[in-house]
Amino acid sequence: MKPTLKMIAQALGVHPSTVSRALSGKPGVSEELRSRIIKLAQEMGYLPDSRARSLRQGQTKIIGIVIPDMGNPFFSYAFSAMERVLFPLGYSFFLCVTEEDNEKERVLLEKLISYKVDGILAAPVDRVKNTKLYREVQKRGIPVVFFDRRLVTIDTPYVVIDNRGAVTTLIDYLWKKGHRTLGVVTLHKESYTGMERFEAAMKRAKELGMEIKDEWVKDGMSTEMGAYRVTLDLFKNGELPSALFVCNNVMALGVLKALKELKVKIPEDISLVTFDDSFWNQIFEPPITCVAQDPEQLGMIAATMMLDRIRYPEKKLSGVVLKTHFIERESVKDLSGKG
Amino acid sequence: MKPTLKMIAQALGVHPSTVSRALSGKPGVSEELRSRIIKLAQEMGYLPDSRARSLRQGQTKIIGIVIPDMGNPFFSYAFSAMERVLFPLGYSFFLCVTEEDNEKERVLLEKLISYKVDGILAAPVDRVKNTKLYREVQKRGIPVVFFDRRLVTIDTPYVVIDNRGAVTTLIDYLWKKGHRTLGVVTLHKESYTGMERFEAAMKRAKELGMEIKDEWVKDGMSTEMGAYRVTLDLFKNGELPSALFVCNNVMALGVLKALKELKVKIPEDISLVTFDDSFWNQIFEPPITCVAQDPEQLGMIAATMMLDRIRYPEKKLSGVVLKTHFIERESVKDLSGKG
DNA sequence: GGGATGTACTCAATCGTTTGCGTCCAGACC
DNA sequence: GGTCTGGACGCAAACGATTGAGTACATCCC
Repeated sequence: MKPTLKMIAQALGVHPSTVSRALSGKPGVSEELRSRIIKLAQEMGYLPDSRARSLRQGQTKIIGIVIPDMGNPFFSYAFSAMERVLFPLGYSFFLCVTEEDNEKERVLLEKLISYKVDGILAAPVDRVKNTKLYREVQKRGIPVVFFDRRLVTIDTPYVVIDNRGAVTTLIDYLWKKGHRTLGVVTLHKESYTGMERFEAAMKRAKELGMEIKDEWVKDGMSTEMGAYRVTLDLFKNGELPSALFVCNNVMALGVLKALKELKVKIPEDISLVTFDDSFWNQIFEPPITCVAQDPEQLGMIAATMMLDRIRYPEKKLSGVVLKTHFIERESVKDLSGKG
Repeated sequence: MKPTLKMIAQALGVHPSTVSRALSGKPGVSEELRSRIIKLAQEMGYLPDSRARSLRQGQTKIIGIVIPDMGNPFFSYAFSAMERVLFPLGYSFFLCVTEEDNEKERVLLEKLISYKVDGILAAPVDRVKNTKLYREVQKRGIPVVFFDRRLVTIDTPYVVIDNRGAVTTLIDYLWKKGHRTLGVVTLHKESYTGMERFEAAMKRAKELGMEIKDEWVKDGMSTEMGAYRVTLDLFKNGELPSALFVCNNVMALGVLKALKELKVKIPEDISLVTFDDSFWNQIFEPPITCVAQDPEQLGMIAATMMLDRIRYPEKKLSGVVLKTHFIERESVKDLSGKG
């Protein structure tokens, strides 16, 4: 039924430890017996119990992945890249979706501790809130690498993108095109990325003298539907900005849907720039100007750093900041008159 | 460092078994001692070792999820729905991405066996190939529920959609609109959904007398890029069908990108219908006519069936086939002359 | 023949829980 | 006082693997 070492051992009249050594290629077993053991194990469909093995060996070959949202292809791609690095080395994955909920993140991390994962790759919900929790994880000797988002209070390797630089590029571009008023559809402001992108936009706009009225700043909740709703809201007001900055890819979909329903034309009636370049950005009419980041690169680097952390726990690793690239398309109207 | 039952027990001068009973709310511990134990466990940050516990108790509270592709939001949403059902009951998730690779599926399933998951929710790669493997899983007492795709050779509960019905609806619609020639961008033909959708299209077209030339049938490999490439290919030929049926949502993106680059107008130059309704279908210009399935419903039902299987292993469960609904939008030109 | 060397294998502890059973002791009852 | 009951706790055996230490035996060399 569920073959164990002991069963194989009994069948051959040897000791379980011999079977173990035979199957894991360790010395101390005659070649003749070894091959008989291997053959029988095959026939019986023996697969070792990873729990028992890891209990003894002290490593599970499981990596915990903590992401805020499953619906965002950004995280899917990041995960795929991690998997591409770690799977060939024998790792499996515990997937934890926090849904931007600090409490759920706590429960999930406690599970990861309970199951004794070998490492945690996390895009944490809040930029500070679960500090104690992540410290606890580290105290238990589980390496943590942050990706996309990080806890600013925790000293552990991370790989994020240059959110501020990217946003500054976008705002400067809008400014150059003659835009003097701006609306923003934000992510959860408590998240690292949400905060960085929003603050950078506010800061740069202020420096340039570009106006961002409070009622033009809308919390899109990082989702299609959230962005859709607040965009409809935005257009209920009389006065409107000349351009809109949408803080991620899935919210862009929501905004586009709302604009379509409202029969607002891009870029004639309003200009649009977004963070992230998803496949749909280029096929939408007009194609959307944006700053692109590469989730696969992000995931690959994060996974590699994790391996390093596992293999050389003592080695100090610094954080990595990836540059984005700006992609000019056709969603911004030129108001500068120099066009 | 990593508090165990034994450490708590020693600190209080009691036996580990008493601590275990105290913490898991079992009788046989005085209230006074129990509260002291709980307090100390809290302070020490004790979290039980799930491996050891499950080794003893015979259940891991882990569910294995097997999906072919991470990049497809369909599976993301299905997973989210499953999570919504199972997480509150204390389950965690092992995520396995097969990438349409039978061999990888084998490795992954063996891991799931090794880690002794309590159940497996799978959208298998091939409709027959890993039959032996899935049987092996079942023989080991691990319940399996198929979703979206199934192994036709295995008798276990499944929840799929009515692919044939949906495709027939689409083809009939095209026929009614006067289309007499059709191209198809297919999924992996060996997968359950790939086979069902393709065969249904061929069958219905034949019944109606609609022409599908071999060179109009292109394998899109279930991905954006695959569909993008074969669409470019398609248009290298002289003769073209009047309509195109794209077998899933992400391939639709690839097709749209190719058509855009080729400056082929929809529906003027070619008509388009797709399987799946993703967010972008409605905001694209023109919005895309399609058959929609609800991945969340699919995931929810599959997860619920899994719970049933776990709780009542003897109970016979039958398969579930979900109906799709047809959404008429503006991507099909009316050639019927009846306007 | 005796001592050294090495090979092939067994023994038993261990990882951290859970849990059936045994023991001890206090209190109740006749 | 003796017996019975039951609560509170300890003991030890599991679960299924791994692994250091120990044993038995053949071989080799002088």
